[in-house]
Amino acid sequence: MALADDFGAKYLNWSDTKILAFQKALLKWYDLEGRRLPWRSDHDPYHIFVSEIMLQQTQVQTVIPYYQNFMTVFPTVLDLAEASETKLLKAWEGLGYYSRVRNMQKAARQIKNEYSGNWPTSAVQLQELTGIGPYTAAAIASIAFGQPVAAIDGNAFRVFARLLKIDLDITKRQSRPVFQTIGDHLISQERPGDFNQAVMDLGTSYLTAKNPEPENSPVREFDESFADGTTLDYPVKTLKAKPVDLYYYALAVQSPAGWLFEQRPAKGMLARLWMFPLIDRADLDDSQPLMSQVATRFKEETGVTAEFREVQMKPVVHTFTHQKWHLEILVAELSSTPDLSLFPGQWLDSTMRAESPLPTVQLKLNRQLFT
DNA sequence: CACTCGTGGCT
DNA sequence: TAGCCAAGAGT
Repeated sequence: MALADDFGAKYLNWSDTKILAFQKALLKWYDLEGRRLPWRSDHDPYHIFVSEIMLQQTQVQTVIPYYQNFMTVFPTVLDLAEASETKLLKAWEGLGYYSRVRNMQKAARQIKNEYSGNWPTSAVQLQELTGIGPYTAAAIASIAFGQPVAAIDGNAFRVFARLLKIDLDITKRQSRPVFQTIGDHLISQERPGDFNQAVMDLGTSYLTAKNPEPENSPVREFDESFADGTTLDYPVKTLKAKPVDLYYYALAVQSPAGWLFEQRPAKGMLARLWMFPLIDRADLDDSQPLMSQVATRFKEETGVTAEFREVQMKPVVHTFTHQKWHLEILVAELSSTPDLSLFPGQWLDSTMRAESPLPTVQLKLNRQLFT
């Protein structure tokens, strides 16, 4: 059967017989060599959901311990819906892209309130839930509910681009429907979830981005870029911008009650996580004494009077996707504990610090100061 | 649509 | 090392 979509047909002209043979080869390999992973032990939609959100832009070996802990702390979707923000963010601490976990709770509350705790089973309905996009909706629908819809993630883009020599730039939004159409035509009707996971396992084994081994792939006979030695020409993607350098003072202020931490704003980087207050060095005037400018700005923000001094250590450097932070620590010690009613922050002792969700960059600062 | 949003591993 | 990459989604 030819592809109804003309654009997909340009790249996929396999016969039904060939498609079935491809599915058979891929699934045979998956049954023998597929990875055993914690979230593959059953088809519980909540398990699939949590693992898929964690796996967004994140490697499997990073996710495994977070997944295990998350299932202990929030065993069911109702536990997730009812969790406190602190406990929720703490379970995600260090995993990055923190909006994922807040969106996950919104979705859990939608399941609870709009679906009476029962998961919708179609990809279209699943994609209505906050934080669930086309990939994750397809993954849950196929793995948990057996719906034959292709889950197009980075692996699927790379695998299909190489197998079929698809020269579309996968970073362009217009390319997704083409890959979706092709994946939907290739997917096994009998085992759609296993098919999707097999494509991903293939993309992390023989058809990796770097150092692929297409000659050892279980579907090498179906691999059109391997046939002419152009594997590394696919997929086509445009380059990312490099992170911008930003220079901050990180203010480490100690009172008898503990160290001063600021809860970051609800939007933007590291939203609602706790950090030392930062001062952008670009906002300071180099021709004036820096420490007195820092004290003035700190007083304006917090209402607290403090005298800062530099500490002899290398700046803490931390790279995000779009920013590279260079943090120089300034220390101040207070003999009493000022009130913080004007400032979204708290004095945290070591116990409270351990309970508060901190981004990795703050954990680096902690290591400098508290060890 | 282009941009934002983290982190760790690898070369 | 600096850059690239990894089971994306929201705006």
